[in-house]
Amino acid sequence: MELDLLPGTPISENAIAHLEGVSRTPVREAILRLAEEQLVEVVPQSGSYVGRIPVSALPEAMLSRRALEIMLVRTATSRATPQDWQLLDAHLALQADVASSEDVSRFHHLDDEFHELIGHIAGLPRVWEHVQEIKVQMDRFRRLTFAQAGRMGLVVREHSAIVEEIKAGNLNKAASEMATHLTGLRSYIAMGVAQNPQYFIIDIDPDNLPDSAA
Amino acid sequence: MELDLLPGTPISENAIAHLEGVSRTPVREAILRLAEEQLVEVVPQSGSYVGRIPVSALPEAMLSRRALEIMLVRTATSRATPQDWQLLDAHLALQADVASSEDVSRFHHLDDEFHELIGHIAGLPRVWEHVQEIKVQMDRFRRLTFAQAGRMGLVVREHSAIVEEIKAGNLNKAASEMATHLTGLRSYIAMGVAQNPQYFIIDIDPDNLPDSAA
DNA sequence: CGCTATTAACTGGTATGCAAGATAAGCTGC
DNA sequence: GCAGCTTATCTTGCATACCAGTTAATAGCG
Repeated sequence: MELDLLPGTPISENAIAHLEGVSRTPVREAILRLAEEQLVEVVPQSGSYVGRIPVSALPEAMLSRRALEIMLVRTATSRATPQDWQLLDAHLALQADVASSEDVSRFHHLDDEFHELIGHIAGLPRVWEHVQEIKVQMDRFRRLTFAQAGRMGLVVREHSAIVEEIKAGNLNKAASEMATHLTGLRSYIAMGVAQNPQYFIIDIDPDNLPDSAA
Repeated sequence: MELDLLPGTPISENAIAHLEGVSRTPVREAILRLAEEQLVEVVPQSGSYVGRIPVSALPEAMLSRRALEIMLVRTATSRATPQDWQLLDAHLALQADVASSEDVSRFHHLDDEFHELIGHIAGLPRVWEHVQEIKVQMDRFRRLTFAQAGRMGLVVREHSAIVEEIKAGNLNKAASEMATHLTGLRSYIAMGVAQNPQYFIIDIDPDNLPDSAA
């Protein structure tokens, strides 16, 4: 998930088993779980490899995530109590702190946590769990091709705008701020794939990606 | 998934292995996959059981599904060609046919297929795959407690209304018809749980279910 | 008769060995 | 020097054996 291992890198059940001091069985079970999320590709009688990113998963994940998180932020807005506002503000402060420290990995974790908090406030924590599954390949793509300077500051500002609308109780504006926050990336896909085609499963035309009417 | 085995029924890896004439290993791998979707509960050193339905999954699945399918039907409406309209009409005719034959199981399959077709027309087939994962527990609940007479006819009429709006190219009306189609069930949860509490994991209060602001 | 302690028969978790197929290197024949 | 075949060594998939913990029935004791 964190792209420490590039897509296509061979994975050996035996090697991991020896490294961890266990047998192949639990290693194998773990790899099979990863294979279900397409994080690992298993080729029978040949080998297992760090999964390439299925291009078709990227636009679909973006659209699904946006639809779900808009629903979440609307619900959270209508349910949030002043205590929740406090939690959100405190989290924003933490985000700003880490953003200025330039710790990208830790910031990414906080970013997830912020969205999780909204799901929690909405009273729908399982929905965020699903969003996380959906966005795995998106996150891998981002790590692979996308290291925009000053991005963390922008994210914090967009999060702040969302929190403002939650506190104002304005469902529609909260939703549109979330939509703004979760739009983008799409235009980078074709470029990213063209630069490193070996890291992708090109199951759709990267120059003609599906779009939504939402 | 089809509730042939009621929640709580013990499952024996050994028994299945002998029945199928294979060893425990492949059986075990299958059970672990089912356990990830909470279709099986595995209790270490004790036993495995057909999964009880987590009550918290039901309202969240309904809301997620609705958000995603509204996005799908809007997209499908804006992309559908006259050939797609033909496919939809043909499918509706098939549905009407099976509905009159009272074959509930086959109709349920056709119902899924109709929604899958919309996802396909939208150019977002993976989203439907995710919806299917999300709605597993909802479907189990329906099979367990919900056998409303004349329901199939109603479903066909709602599907027809959706198709009409797709053909008319009216995104908003198509979306609201879909929303209507996917609303409900919520009010039956508390009753279903009260009648057969042993079939559920009561991880939230069934009399105070979360709602959305969508 | 009732309660407790013991034990025997399960369970899933793990380790290991073997089989079948894929792969790549090396050898043979030309 | 090169093409083609052979073979050695990988891989994953499956079968099997064993371990540790849970459970429930049973035997023994008060």
